[in-house]
Amino acid sequence: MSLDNRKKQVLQAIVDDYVSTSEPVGSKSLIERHNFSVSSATLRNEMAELEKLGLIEKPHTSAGRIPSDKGYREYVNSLMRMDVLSDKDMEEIKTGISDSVNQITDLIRNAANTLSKTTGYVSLALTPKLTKSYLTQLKMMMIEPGKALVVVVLSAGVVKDKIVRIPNFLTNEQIYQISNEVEKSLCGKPLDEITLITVSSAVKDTPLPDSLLNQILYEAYVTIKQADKLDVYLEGEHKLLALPEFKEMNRAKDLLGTLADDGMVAGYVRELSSNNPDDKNNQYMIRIGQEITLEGLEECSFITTTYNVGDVLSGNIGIIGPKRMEYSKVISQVDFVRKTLNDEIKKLTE
Amino acid sequence: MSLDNRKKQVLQAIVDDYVSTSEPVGSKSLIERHNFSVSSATLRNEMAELEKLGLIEKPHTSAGRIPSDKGYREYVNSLMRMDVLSDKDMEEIKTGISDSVNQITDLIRNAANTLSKTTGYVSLALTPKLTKSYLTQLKMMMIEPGKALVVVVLSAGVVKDKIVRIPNFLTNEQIYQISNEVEKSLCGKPLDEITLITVSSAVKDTPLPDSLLNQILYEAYVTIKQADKLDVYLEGEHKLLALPEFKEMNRAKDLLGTLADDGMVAGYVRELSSNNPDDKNNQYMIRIGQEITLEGLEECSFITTTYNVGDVLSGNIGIIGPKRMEYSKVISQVDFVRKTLNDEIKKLTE
DNA sequence: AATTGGCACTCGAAGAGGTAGAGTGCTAAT
DNA sequence: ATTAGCACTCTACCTCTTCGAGTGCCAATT
Repeated sequence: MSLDNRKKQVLQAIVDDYVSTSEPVGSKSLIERHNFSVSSATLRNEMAELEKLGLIEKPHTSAGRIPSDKGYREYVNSLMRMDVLSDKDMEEIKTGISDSVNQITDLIRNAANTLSKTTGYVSLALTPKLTKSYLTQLKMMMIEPGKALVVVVLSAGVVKDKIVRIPNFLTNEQIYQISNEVEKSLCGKPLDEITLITVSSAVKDTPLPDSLLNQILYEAYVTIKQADKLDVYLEGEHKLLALPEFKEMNRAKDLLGTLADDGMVAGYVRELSSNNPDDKNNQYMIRIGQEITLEGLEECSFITTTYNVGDVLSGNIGIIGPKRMEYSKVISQVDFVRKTLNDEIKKLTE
Repeated sequence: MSLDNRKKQVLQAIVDDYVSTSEPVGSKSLIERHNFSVSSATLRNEMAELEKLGLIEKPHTSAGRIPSDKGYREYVNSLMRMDVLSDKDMEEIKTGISDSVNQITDLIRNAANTLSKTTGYVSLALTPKLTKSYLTQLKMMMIEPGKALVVVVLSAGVVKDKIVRIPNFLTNEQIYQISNEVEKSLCGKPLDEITLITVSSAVKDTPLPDSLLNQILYEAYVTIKQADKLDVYLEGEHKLLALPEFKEMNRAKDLLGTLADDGMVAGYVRELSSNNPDDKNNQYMIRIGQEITLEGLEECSFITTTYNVGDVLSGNIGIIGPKRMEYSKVISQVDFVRKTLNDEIKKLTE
């Protein structure tokens, strides 16, 4: 799409005005606010052409224009200029993320929290998918006769535990031995290569009958696999209710209904990021309006990005806001949150 | 408050009608729906007296009556008759709660989930406060030089872990030794009796300089204390948007804004349950309308109850719905969820 | 004394007009 | 190519009216 210079200016002005007022913008008010050196009639002609190109549209015959999804897309791709965050914003984000942190998940949660606070929109963060991380330790210990604790430590510094039932008569030593053998043979294996069969074959020369052993190993296996579950942090849903686009209750209901299923939203974002055309430079990803295939989010945009944990793992973080949003500002905020999060994770894990 | 028989019937009929229609109920429609053997004029007189008693009120002069908070209270305390859950409901709750469970927290989350689904309202569940539980195991193990994993096991079957930094030169054996000593001296102590001083005094005769030791012990202490944090599960907020009482966006916004701070809601419920006059028989607790001191919840009611983990620990579970709700039905649902949850927790932990 | 029929009155919900204002597209002039 | 001018179009908002469900009170009845 290549527009002549003035058309670009007009489109940009329309998007800017509409974003700040949420009212359709007409030729006259466009003249008033921006200093175009042409008359409103000329702008009307330009606007008619922009409409023909599908970049803007009228809610009804005698109303001003609003950007279409395509218009926003054009704006985002080639019109907007990047925002520079204020020192205050940066400070706020930094302190927000590093506030009372014990584990990586605290950082991620804090990042989501901060992002929702500074943007005023819904924030979304996914913990990294751990299939690529490898097992570094696996310990089983007796808690009381018949119960044992399995602790799994992964390369990313992630720890998962589970209390499992074991046959009553097993001794501490036996458990210890089994645990050692399993650990020895699985250590260093990526999570997605560990199957029930790999676990079982780890223990060949134990004096225990197979049936018992299998029970224990199954539990160990489940514990390992449990580590693979992603957590989702979704915050600030209620903030969307304040926006004029959701003043009709039904829209708001649909929107919040969809967002309530955080697993679904997470799945969508993860899919986006896995086959993502935008993200060549490991930058942000943007989806606008109808580009989003979730129900009730037709008036929204996603801005998401990727953060890293160690060398191989990555998670997603970003926001869901109205498509009528200050893209440049929000993008810089998301970007800065990502940088800060990356730094803090590095600090915490090394 | 002692009402004559007919007044009771009238109040009950008004509550029932208003709950099902959400429209103010007038004398005429009251006659139509229920078979009172008096005329509408008589009912009008009765209603005027009920209004004088503060049990019902008019939204405006020429409208029907709606129950006041006091009216609902009277209804709940002495008018309503208990509901019997259908087999289908019970089945649904049972399978909902015991679905794919690994830990106690899974049960609690499932219970919250199920409760929101069957009631159609917001559900709330708090994990038990663990201050009364005692430490059963504490293990520290080296992950790599400079990093150790601390695992704390509590009596309730709760496990918490944390990766901590340790001085680089510490050996596996040293860590093991410290961990053993701390464990030996803290084992069996309730969480709220463990302070930084108790932790420190546990290790007297180690050949390590105090400053190092203190660092490690501090981390152990933090890990233990971290176990004391409550988790909150709050689900189904968006369902309230469908109710007529929240069709005005501002109310809905206030409501969801308050509910977004789940820590605050949790604190409120916990306080309720700790100095709770209702709960003599360890039954449910009900708060109606203005009795609730949280902003934006004036049109809501809480119905909460207590579930048990082991002998000493207890958590809370319940719902937040409109005060115009089918109390009898919802109470039985909450009660059945509590019973089922108790059973399942017992099954899981013994 | 309690109940009832009747009646005047009240108030909100809902629909019907009417107007103002911000927009548009088109045409003819520059 | 641009612009001034004009007729036209729609919505948002206001007012007015009507309708109906409801009330309170009074006088008659049981």
